[in-house]
Amino acid sequence: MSVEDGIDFAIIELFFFAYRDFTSDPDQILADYGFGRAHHRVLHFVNRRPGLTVAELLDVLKITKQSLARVLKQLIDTDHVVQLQGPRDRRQRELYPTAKGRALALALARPQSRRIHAALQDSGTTERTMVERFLEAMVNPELRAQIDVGSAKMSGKSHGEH
Amino acid sequence: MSVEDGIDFAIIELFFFAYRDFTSDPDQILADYGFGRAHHRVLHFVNRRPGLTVAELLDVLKITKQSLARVLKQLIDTDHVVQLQGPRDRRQRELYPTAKGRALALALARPQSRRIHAALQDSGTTERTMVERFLEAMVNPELRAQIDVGSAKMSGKSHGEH
DNA sequence: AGATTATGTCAGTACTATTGACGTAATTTC
DNA sequence: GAAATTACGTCAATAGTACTGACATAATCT
Repeated sequence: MSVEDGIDFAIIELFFFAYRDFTSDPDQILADYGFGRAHHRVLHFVNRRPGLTVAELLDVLKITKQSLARVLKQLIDTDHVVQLQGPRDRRQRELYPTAKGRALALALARPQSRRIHAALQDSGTTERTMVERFLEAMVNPELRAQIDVGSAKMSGKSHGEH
Repeated sequence: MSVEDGIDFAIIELFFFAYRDFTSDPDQILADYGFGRAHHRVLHFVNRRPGLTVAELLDVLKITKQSLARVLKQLIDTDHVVQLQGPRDRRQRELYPTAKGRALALALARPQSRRIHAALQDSGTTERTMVERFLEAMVNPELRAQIDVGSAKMSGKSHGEH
């Protein structure tokens, strides 16, 4: 069962290797832009949840605003992201991807999606669902609300297309 | 299907959240020792593959020796890891965990294992196998040899107990 | 003997993250 | 309407992890 001392070393190790290789694909592309992983994460979430505010982004990424500042500034300066004043609360800055930003987000996601697809290629819907369920169950319960797994949960949130 | 533009954003995002929370448990413990994630990874592999050489460790972690140096030195100075001159090749340094090192490695692995167990608790052997297969398939094919999934592949390697 | 290998180390740099402090504008509260 | 709070931005200092390049030493191989 590959369990020693009651510890599941096998999956611990697999998770490490899997995530490392999973992130290596976009890393190569990012290097061409002088960007790092932090830029990727910001761009990903801005693209996924267009119109989210700075505070919401900080909450999702679980980093400080000082950490976000540099990265977000670079994405704005390079015309990948734009900030719009919040309509309800003018203190807020709603973040949106530009066409250029969407294109980069897509380019970064493509190899990752290909890798996932390849890993699931011989599997049916069952395995895909199981993997999704497993990954979701690995997330801290309090934070599961942050996740938009599919269109079902999406509708509950207020930041849709805009 | 939560797939837009043919991109599997759902699993991409789940993988990010899952890995973030997965690493957060040991991070808290490591902070008490003044260690970081790099120390965890080194200690993990030294504990898992006692007697591995510096070169093998570098190959598994995919980092440079300069990056390893600081971390490994600290683990040796704090009596978590010992180096023994290689028996066949005296240039090599075989790395072994001390009792203290094994204890820490175990303490770090415990919450991760608990999390995995909880995520799989309602599942049978099938789901566990599927998750393992998925994670393994996410790893670059060339690198799968590095992984000891279970006792089956373990026996093929030369570094067992010592 | 000379080349190669395994490891260690010094120096400089980059990226991502942190804490703490302060400023400004907008909203909320009393 | 004045005061407190909130959302965001920014400056400064620090830490952890990684990189490239260069050089040194000892051991092994050719």
